[in-house]
Amino acid sequence: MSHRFGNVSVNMRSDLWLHHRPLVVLLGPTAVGKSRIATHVAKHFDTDVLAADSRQVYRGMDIGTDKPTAEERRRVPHRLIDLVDPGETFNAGWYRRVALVEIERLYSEGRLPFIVGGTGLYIRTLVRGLCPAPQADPHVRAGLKKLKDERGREGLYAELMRVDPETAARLHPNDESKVTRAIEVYRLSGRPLSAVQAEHGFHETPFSALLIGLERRKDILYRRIEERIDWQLTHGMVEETRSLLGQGYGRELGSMKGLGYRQVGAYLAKECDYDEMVRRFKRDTRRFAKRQMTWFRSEAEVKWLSIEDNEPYERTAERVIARIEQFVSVIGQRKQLATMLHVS
RNA sequence: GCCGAGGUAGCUCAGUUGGCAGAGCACAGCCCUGAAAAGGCUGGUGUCGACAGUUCGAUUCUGUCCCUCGGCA
Repeated sequence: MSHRFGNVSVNMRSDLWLHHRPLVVLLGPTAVGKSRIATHVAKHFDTDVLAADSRQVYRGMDIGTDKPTAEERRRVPHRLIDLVDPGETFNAGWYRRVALVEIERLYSEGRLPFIVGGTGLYIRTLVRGLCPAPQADPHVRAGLKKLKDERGREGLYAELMRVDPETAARLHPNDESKVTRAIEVYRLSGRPLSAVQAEHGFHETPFSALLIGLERRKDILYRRIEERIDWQLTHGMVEETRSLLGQGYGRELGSMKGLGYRQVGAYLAKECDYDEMVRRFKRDTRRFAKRQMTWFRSEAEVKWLSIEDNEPYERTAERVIARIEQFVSVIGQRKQLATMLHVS
């Protein structure tokens, strides 16, 4: 596989990686077809798939998160999957930390880090960094929950206006989770989140990143979403949810609020009938895909590849590979030029 | 053919004692720095079935017609 990196020699690779830190990201909305294409691409570059997926990190949530199959994992190692139990907390900060370890490992092996996923924030923490605010703290959150219960959203928002008027101005009073987080940062660090963010500004560029976005016509994507959900429901989605609930993972957990588990959970609690559950599952997933596209469109540097409806996934994979080879080649030429200048 | 009921937003329907047409759902647009498959914000010109009449003014009242769904033939 070493000869695949354009005109970059094997000997240079490790050195090249360390200097230029190339990072390839394959992103796109749910059900666009990332996983299958990614396995193909990763195989080609003899590298691993590093997932950027906030749901596949949970052990035991397999069908509902559309995890890669055993066969796919045998062909290509998939990392950043199955990291925690559904009852444990996981967030963007944790993701970044563990992802960086995997990325460094690949560099040390002279391989190309290849991120694949649809969690926009997680991808951003790699490509542009994360501001050095303190981690989430359960005690502080419990205190803020109490404040909210006693004085409502207005009370919570009033507290934010007191400690961080700038962030308050940016957030809607109803956006409880973000209001809570902003107050939490202030309580833990003594500094308003707005100040920490202003310093950071998402300006870190730790990697030479290539972002490739996969997109499809909206009606086709929506059809694929529905087909996938039908498949999940006939392949154990309900049983998987029942089993998780049976293990004590309640519906209030963040992990259980994910798509599918939330709707099936409501069905199992007899809050709606089966057909209504399916309807909500599909609807909410469509809405999610739409939000993902809104997020990704604002990532200016994404190179979009539009997938035709009847395009075989091998063909798409080839197009992705071509993009990556071009990217690696450009970096290689830059490196060679730098070496020449240095020598002469 | 006759007798009912109905035709208002993509869908289901409400409503206007005649005065700029409104809900739910669906959908669309957007925001996002440790919950991100989460959380939050915003969005309604639609020949009120068609034509005519009454009226200052008709989606609303009257008439005729068309269409849909029941029932009877």
